[in-house]
Amino acid sequence: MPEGHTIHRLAQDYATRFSGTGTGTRVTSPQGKFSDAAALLTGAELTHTDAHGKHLFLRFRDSDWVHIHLGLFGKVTFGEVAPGDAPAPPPTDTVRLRLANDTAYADLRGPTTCALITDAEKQAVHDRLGPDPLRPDADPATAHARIRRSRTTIAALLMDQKVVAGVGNVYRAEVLFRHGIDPYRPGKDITPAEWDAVWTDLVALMREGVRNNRIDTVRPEHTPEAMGRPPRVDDHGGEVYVYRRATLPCHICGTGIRTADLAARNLFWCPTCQTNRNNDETNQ
DNA sequence: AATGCATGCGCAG
DNA sequence: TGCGCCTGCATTA
Repeated sequence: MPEGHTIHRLAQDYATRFSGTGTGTRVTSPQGKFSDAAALLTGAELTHTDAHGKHLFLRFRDSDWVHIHLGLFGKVTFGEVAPGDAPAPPPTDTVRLRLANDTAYADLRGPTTCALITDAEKQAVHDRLGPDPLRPDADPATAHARIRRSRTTIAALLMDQKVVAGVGNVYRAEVLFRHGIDPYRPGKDITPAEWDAVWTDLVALMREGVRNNRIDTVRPEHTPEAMGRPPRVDDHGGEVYVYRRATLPCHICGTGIRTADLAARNLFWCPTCQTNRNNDETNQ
């Protein structure tokens, strides 16, 4: 369930368990597709981790990077092994990559990318990604420069990793709702003030996402407790305004949340709270 | 048992 | 714009 917050959290979690231990890491690929690289890496120490948008990088030795992209359903599960305890359970045959040491193991399944790359190849990935709200070096002006000269809808631009890195379908829908922005507005009509507010909000929301390892976007006054409404009974965890709430009443105005296909993804929005301040024909 | 769906993305045309 | 790819899970029959 990966948007940027998941990946940054994984970078932290891999580092906590495997780097700075002074011991090598056992690297295997039970599923087989990463076996050759695993053989080259095993016994080496994990020296650094990095994340940019939805891309995760694990460094071994000085410059051997494992580049991981989870795609739509890739997943990492961690397990702890107490010293003197039973060893880590054998991985199932869908595990693309297992890291293991004396205290922990981590299993990666279903990624679209898991590859051994060089510093230069890693740099090439950074170069094709836009600013990531979760990276300290991120420059929101770079993103707005692209947005302001595009006729593409803001909903599509927010999902374009060359424009902003790390925003996925949930943060896209939720941040547009929180700022009352119609998802169909063209990028060129998004004002600098609006973009500033959206970016600042993404930084805060996604940082909280890393902290809690889930996406929560409702303001304190709209939580289930504050409103006396039942909490979300959905599988994915956090409290949200519109994501996957099609036909349900908007938490703020009661209007039925709408959904539509946009670039092969489900878009959700409140037609009342997110008013189109521009032309009305872009809205289907 | 089979089907459908998902917080993604790259590619062909 | 549509298709394929990676996997697990809930839902349907």
